[in-house]
Amino acid sequence: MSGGDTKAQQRLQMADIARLAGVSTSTVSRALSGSPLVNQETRTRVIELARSLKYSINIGAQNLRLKQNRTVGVVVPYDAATRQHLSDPFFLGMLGSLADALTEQGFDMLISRVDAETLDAAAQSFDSGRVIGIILIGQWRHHEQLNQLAARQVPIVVWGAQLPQQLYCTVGGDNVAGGRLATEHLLAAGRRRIAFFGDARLPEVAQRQHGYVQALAAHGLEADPQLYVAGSFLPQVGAADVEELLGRDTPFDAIFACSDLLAMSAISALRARGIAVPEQVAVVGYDDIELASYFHPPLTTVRQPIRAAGRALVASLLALVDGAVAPSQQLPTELVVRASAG
Amino acid sequence: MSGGDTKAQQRLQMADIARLAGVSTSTVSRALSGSPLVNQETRTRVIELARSLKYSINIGAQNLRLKQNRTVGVVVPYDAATRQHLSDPFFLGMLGSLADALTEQGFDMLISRVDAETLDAAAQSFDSGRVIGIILIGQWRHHEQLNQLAARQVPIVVWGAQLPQQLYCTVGGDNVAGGRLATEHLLAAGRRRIAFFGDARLPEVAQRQHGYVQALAAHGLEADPQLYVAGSFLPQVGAADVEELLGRDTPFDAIFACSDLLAMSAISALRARGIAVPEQVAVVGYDDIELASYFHPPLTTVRQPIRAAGRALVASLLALVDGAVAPSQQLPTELVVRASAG
DNA sequence: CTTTGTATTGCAACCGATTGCAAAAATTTC
DNA sequence: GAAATTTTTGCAATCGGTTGCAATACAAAG
Repeated sequence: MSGGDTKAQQRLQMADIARLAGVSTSTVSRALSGSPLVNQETRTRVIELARSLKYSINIGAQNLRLKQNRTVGVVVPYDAATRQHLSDPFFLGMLGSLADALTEQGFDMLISRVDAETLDAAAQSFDSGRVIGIILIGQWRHHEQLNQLAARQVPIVVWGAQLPQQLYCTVGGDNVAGGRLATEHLLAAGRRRIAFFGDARLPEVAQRQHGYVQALAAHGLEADPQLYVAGSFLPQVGAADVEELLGRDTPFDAIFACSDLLAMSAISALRARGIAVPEQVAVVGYDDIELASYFHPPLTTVRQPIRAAGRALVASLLALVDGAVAPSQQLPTELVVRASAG
Repeated sequence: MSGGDTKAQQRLQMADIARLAGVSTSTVSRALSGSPLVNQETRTRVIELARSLKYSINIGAQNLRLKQNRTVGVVVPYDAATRQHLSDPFFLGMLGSLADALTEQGFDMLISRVDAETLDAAAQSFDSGRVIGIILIGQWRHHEQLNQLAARQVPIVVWGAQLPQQLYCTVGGDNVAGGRLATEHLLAAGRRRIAFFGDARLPEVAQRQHGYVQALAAHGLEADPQLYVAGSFLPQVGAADVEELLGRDTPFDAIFACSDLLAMSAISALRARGIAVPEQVAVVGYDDIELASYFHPPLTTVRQPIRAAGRALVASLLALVDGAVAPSQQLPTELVVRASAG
């Protein structure tokens, strides 16, 4: 059952073409690869025959013989505890962007989902020669495991934050600057009680929080722990976060949410409570997903350069595969001002 | 450069394990596959050794020898003319759902993007033995090409509408019912001038339009061609569509948009014009993407059962691969009533 | 101590392609 | 027309595994 074995209907192979063309497989191989070693006339005849029969060289066999491979693994860890599925629009958008970037370079993309707790399983597709390297979306809290992979010489590039003592290559947005930009914008709008929504145990979020604290400090303010709410990237957490915050009876006039999804769900919850955005509470999101501009109010947010990210991740990985060093890099982030923050 | 060739640092292979364990590769092979033909003690020794060295069998070679494969191709056609990127949240969500369904069944997922005009290129990964079958997301207007692929015995399952004289297997929502549900809801709310947003050249949209016409007819109404606006699935087309419609000077009190993205962008444009939703114009979307519920007003929409869809697509494909017949199927759709349609 | 049976192991062919090297065919030269 | 080249082709080994079959080791039976 659904084994995936080849059934009786055998696929066409080079020997078949050779027989039909009355030559040896060597000649077919040469003809199809355009070698000058084969007679012009024979070559076109073989190529024509192959085309008309829709024959296509078996890539597996070819890769084995040539010891080559043009497949890149893209791994999206999932949190087994929460059974979270692949649904955050930003991550999905990144997948799309990677697909574009890899296609552009003539590489195939093998997607796998692995339990975030056993991240080294991600390397399996590399160890087994399936892929030449791995792009991991979602650093989570697995810095250690990632370091071990890198130490094992697994070519891996991670979308996430750059951390001290890091052996692996990361590509990420400038989270500190992003956090600062968002916070400064809210401060400039006269807000002073700015809540921070996001799980600071995640490195990227921690850096954004760092920027948030910096911006506050620049205005002589201190971050109030009462205004920190550690939701997660789960959907609907924004709503829960709003409830939590309201329950604390701490006044607040703004929210800096660490993802647009969080921001949107928070705004939705605020509205349900009759709290006006941005009049009573200003909100800034993060990511600038496509739908952010259609939202009401249109979402002010920190843009992550998603297309550049895809290209940068791919470029770094290919460099690593070629044995070069791929320094971690931070892509510039930019504040997109719309209406949700006044 | 960035060729993807294996560099000097050669990977570990079975012969190495054999040498280190002092046995032949036959024994290693048997030990790792848990064959009872090998001595208990030897087996554990070999397995331990392999584990400690993080050796992993080369899947390419194994597949070649065993003539098996556990990779499924997922193809997302793109429109070369518009250079549209992979960005519609619904399609991306489908990708996520497929990733989950395939992982669940122990299959890998190879993503490729192909030009919608040369769809048969999609079969290349099958012809070359790369994948055992193909799941295609986005039927577009390529019924003919898909039929040809199916006639060539390429195992392929398409997310889309079921059409007459169709040789390939489709899995899709019940678009006619979906269109009817949406329209009936608007009619029940007292709307009579219901605009239809969507490119009816696409089979799925045509069927939704069919349901729309049916519902109108049931109320003794006829579809006014002036109320049909054929945008595309491109983002921001919703806004363009609204302008187009307003320019026609035809009164309208509702919009049935063929995707949530379209609906959201249309609502956004209406709001910019000072037109209240749902008071002046009621809007119903399609898909029920995750963000639909956070939107303002929360979007009334027709839900596409995306998780069931992923599972159904995978199940049908595996059936096809096993040589069974996979009848096309329509998944039930359901109206999700929120606030955007009154 | 030989015979028979059973448990382990290794040899070698094969999966579908590529390629160095030698053989065959075609062409040129003398 | 034979020899020397130059083209064109095919043989056979190889990539990293798997497996039928024969060979070996060991234990039990006679």
